[in-house]
Amino acid sequence: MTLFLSTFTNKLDKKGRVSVPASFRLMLGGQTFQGIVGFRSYKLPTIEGMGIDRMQRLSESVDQFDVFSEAQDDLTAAIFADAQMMAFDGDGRVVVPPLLLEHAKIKEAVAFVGRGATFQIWNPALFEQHQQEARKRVQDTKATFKIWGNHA
Amino acid sequence: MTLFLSTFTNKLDKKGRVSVPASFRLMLGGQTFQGIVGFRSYKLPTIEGMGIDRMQRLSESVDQFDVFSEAQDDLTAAIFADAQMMAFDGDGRVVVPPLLLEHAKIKEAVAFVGRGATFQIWNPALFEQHQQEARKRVQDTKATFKIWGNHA
DNA sequence: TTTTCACCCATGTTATACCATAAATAGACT
DNA sequence: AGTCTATTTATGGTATAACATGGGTGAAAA
Repeated sequence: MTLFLSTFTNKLDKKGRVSVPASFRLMLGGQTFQGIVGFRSYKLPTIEGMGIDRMQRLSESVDQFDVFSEAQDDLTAAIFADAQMMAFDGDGRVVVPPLLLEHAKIKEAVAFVGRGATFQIWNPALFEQHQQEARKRVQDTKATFKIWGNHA
Repeated sequence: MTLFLSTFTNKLDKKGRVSVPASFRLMLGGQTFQGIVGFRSYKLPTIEGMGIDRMQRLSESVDQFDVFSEAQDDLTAAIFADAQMMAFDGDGRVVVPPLLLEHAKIKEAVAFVGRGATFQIWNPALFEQHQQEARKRVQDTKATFKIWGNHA
């Protein structure tokens, strides 16, 4: 089971390292690549993060577009070409490349934000703001949805 | 089977711990994460509570929206980013993080309110009030609904 | 040679696993 | 029916281990 929950804020040290929250690491335990994969969100000033397994599924999902179509080319460029692999060190930390840090405007504090099957990496202040707006939109639109699966 | 029934009121100690009602714990017995998951209701001053299994199904259900869409982003921000995992200690207690306590205006008494597949965590006084209003609305609208499944 | 990066060890803080007590419930035996 | 006992549940406190964070060292790359 892979389920990223909650929001954790950690510090970026001088070497550009940051601890990945222990609970996130636990979720990625069984995967082939011991680390995380991140790429620049094309809608928000944040880094989309996930395990290598979900990147694999994302790759398969892109096949719903015609091969060599413009849509397929654009999507793969934005996602796979842009993606960075960040391996854990012995203590569960990763080095975040400058390209990603700049896009998310991250200076010293780093917020790991759980989003279910994936997570995001934010500048904490920017996320705080985004979070409030999102909650407000959900409230205003009275968003609801049906839950799937067997009624366990 | 997971079915949360009735209302139980317990005390919050100085460390922010509270006993989860035994009958609720029983329902969560078989789940992979031994504890509860809670997030701020975006409609009411209460904490939405459930087991990790239901969160997992919630995550799968949210995938019915396009990935990276605004609707998906808002919902996951309000639910998964906000969620807190609260593990049982050896005696079936959990610590409730300050963020959640503030939202639900909980000081010392904590009401666990069964809602079928999920439950809520209330300030007992506020719940009493909300309960009366809810019952009144049901009376006025004479709400009815159809039951699903085999007639066990 | 210089720089970068992976790996290793040290430390303070905080959370959580553990232990002890008290209250309440249920059961058994008189 | 009443009382005693055993078991479950709730509550309070303490010690230990996990985690985040900082620094250092050697190997590989530029």
